[in-house]
Amino acid sequence: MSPSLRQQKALQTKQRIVAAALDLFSKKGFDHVTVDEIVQVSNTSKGAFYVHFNSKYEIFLEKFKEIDEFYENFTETLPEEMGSYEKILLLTKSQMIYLKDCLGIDLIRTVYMSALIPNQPKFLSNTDRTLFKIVHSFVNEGQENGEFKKYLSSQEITMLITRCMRGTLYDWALFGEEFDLVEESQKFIRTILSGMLTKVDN
Amino acid sequence: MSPSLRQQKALQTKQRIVAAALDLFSKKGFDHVTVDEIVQVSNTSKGAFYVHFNSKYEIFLEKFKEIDEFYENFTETLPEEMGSYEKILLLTKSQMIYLKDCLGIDLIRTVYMSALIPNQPKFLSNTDRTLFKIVHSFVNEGQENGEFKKYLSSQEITMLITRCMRGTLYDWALFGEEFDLVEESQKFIRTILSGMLTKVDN
DNA sequence: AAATTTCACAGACTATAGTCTGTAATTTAT
DNA sequence: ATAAATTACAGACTATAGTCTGTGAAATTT
Repeated sequence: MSPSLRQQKALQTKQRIVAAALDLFSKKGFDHVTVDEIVQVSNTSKGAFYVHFNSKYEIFLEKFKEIDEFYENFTETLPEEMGSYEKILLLTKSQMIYLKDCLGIDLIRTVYMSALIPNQPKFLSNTDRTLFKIVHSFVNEGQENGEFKKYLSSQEITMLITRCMRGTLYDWALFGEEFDLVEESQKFIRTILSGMLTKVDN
Repeated sequence: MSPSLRQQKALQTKQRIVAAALDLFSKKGFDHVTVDEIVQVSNTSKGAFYVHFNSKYEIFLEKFKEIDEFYENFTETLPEEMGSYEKILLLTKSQMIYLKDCLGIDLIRTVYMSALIPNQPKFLSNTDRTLFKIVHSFVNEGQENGEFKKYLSSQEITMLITRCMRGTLYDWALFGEEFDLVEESQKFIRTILSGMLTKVDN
């Protein structure tokens, strides 16, 4: 059924909050924006804010969720004949470029920080689920066509690969802009994958 | 010169605070202990607390610093004839067992969280420096005796290995007790190292 | 259509990390 | 020995994330 009048209004309020918050975040940085400020600029209230979001961090996640769209677009534009190794490498590269240019280090830092706060809904694990599925399909493919070894299950390998991504992003958040996200991630993924390949390269 | 009366007193105060805090942390968990509480139990004051520590997180680091002792003890008890690959694997295993049993997930979670707070002194990068040196020496050794490839510099390889450790610890903090820290770290390190070995195993 | 229930929201209130200022004891300078 | 400077500390104060309660309009039930 179509949304009621009340639901429509609620959605508008939520969108006003998100718009105001993201605008303020981009202007002043996440840590220098207060909830009171967001509420004031968006002409709402604390009550409204915490009806729609469970924490100040959660609103930032709104932006982070866009990454799922990126993942879906990515898989569509992928040439079928490409090897699994190449696919994973390209996925990582595109992903990191996207995170760097479209979302930014401030957002990643906040996401990776807030993911460790107890009793917080597991954003990172959730949004990563799409990523997990994609990588998993590549790994499966690679194991079936003999490109990858089978000493670990496809689940385990996928976990290791996504852990490399998280590790790299954590280090980016830790070391800051001086850290070359794209290059470091490629180096890391290449190395871990080469330990999984049946054919020895170099 | 020997510490003045004033410095002695100050040190005693600091130790009282640390003792009270660690005791409370172990009883109630880091997040359920307030600074006011620590100050009250230790018979000190906010003023005293923030003279000795820059934040609530920093006091937790006091405990974390003990890990440097662990690293030093470890290298001493290491048989000289062991291969570099085995050394790194054993270091990782011992380290993870130590972190799990002696420091605990709550501390690691807090350390990894607070390391991402801006303008916070770089604890993690600092305390990791000892670890970095040790791993680096193993890597150098391994590259010189031909055990490891040289497509990356020893610095770069060391960075990747310690990144694996951080990544694993981050995932531990993220997924919680269900995550088998020791096993996962071994799986990860074995895989990344096997991508670096000159001799192919399995 | 009247009564009841629900719920989005407003804004006062609470909890707590961290700051600021004053003070008294100690140390240093004269 | 006296004066001046330093500093460890006490505790009031501030900033801010998050909670709680009341309200009125919309939805639902009778």
